[in-house]
Amino acid sequence: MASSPNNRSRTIADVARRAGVSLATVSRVMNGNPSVDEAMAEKVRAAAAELNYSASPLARSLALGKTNTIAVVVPDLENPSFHGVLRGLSRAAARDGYHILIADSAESVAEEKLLAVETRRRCDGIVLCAPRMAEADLQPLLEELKPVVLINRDAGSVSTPVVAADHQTALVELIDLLYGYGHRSLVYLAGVPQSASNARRIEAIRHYLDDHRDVAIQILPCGVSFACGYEAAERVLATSATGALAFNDLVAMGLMSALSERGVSVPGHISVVGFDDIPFARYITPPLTTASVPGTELGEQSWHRMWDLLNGRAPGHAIFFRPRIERRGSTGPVRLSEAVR
Amino acid sequence: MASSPNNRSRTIADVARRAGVSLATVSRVMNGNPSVDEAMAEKVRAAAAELNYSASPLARSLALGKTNTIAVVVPDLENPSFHGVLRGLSRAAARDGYHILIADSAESVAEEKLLAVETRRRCDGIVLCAPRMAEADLQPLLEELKPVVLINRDAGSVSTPVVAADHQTALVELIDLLYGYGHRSLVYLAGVPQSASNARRIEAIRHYLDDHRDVAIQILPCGVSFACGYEAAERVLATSATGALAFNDLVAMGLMSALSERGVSVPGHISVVGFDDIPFARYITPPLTTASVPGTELGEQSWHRMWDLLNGRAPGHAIFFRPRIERRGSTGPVRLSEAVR
DNA sequence: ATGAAAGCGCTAACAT
DNA sequence: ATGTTAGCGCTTTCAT
Repeated sequence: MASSPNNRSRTIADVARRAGVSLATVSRVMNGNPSVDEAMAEKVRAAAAELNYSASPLARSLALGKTNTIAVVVPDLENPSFHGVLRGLSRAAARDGYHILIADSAESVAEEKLLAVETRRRCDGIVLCAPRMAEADLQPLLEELKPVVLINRDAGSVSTPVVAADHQTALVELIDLLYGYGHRSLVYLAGVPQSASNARRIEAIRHYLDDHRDVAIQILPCGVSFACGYEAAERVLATSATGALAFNDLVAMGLMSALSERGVSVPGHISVVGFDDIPFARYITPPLTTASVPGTELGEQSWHRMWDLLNGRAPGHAIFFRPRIERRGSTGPVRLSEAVR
Repeated sequence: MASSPNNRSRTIADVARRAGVSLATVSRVMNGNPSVDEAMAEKVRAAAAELNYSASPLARSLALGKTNTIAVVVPDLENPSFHGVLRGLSRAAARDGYHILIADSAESVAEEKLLAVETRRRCDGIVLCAPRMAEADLQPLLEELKPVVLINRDAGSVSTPVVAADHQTALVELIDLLYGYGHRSLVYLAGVPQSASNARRIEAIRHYLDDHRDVAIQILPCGVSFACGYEAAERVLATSATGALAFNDLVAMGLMSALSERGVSVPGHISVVGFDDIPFARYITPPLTTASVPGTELGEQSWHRMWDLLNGRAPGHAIFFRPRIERRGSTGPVRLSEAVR
């Protein structure tokens, strides 16, 4: 049952020899070049089949100058926010015969750039998923990485396609939802400071405050993980807020977990909203009110933008998905006793 | 701000020319070969730096016969069970300078083999994460894919390292837990029939039944997703079971969701246990009793096994992680009224 | 229609 | 210590 004695895989030369033709002819046949006599082509195909030959992707890549592979950089492979994106991207790319290289930057802003540049060299293009780096660093990097697609982050230039969720609008809608419940004092548990989507949301908050002088929203530095949300509970309770806006569902769930341990009722004492609508948001207790971001579609569209770029088409317009607000059990009317405190 | 006029990246020849040395010397310097005069080496490094040169991974791969990349095949990128594995694998591999190619087989048993073979050609080795294919198909495939590491599935041969969770033992412990609560009539919501880990668990159930004549465990065909668990609720309720063992946490959560909609109390009316301990298992209501599988460690160990293989070392012994039983709120004593029904 | 040969960018014998 | 050269496996002019 062992494999053939000589384990090295067959080369085009083996096939050529066996079929009694030149390398070029084999190459032509394998690539479906019609300028080959059908009889001879058949001979070549037979030889290839007998030898179980298939061309080395590596050698082809070198000769053709393309790898049929793209890379995607994410801050953390285990963060559920990225799973949908990854799946959508990977399946869409696969349909076009492309492969996916993944790079996990381990949330390290410092390594992100190096990782991207290094990974980029092994493929034809790169998808950056919500990079943490500063705007000033991003610009030159995008130039260097081309073709590149940006997910959930604005590119300064039009030459980089963007596929993103409309965080601002969704956040405003979430605030409105709380406002409708009577909440006037809120906290926002911010993501990492470098995060672009975080910046956009803070901007949205500022605008909201300008338009609603009866509302107060305190910004609390936090993070993107469950643990961050958990640890923020103390500080949230120290405020007079009756509603908390978490950077994402993970943070919201961490917060709710800590609140629950302290016997603080949600939404009785405080309402909590998340962001993303990760698969389990609806199954926790109480089910999490959140803004549903279509991760799989983000991934698919990212591929389509990349595909356009790879085929020399002009970068398409930025695509924004409007998240859908999922009103669930973690939000409710402000209690009178709370409202007046 | 545009990049250099000629956008093609620099080659070793550019550096050689600039430094006034031969290609070989540049290659030696770039690879840290000590047999180069320090002064000349410095000149080369300077030239390389000025040209912002770095070697083409593609060309190196072809010349060296290795890509510094391994692939991992998973049935579904969005299934949380695999996230820990992916992260552990990817980070561990990165520490050794290796890259990860991911392939999502979209749960298709038919495509799995082809996908693996095709992907394998682009890298140095492959990690198969719980392949669904039949044992008979797996054997020849493993031979063809070498080097290969198998996660959560036994290889027939010793030449393929295995890194897995000990599903049998854990399942028995879960059953014991329910038994201790007085449950005697159970259902097992089975995974896909082809699944090896499913087969092992059914085996474990048979043994358990042999040893405990007072227990009945009915096996219900189900699947691996939330939706499968959800749809199984009806059938579960149609049995007289007071406890349900789900193939994984997703299935358990789907089941619990459907039960909750029907007003069936967990664990009051029926106890439910999952498997894997995905991050949110503890945050649903009631928190899910489950067997905690250390995904990240599975991933890390898979890399270590692969690393050994890549370095010509003999395949290490199979590694089994004993899952830890997490007793949470979804399990409880059988109600007297239920016990006698 | 087919073949010979020159790349693709790099490494590693083999000279010197 | 350095340079020359022949690969790695494939594609693609350019001849014929």
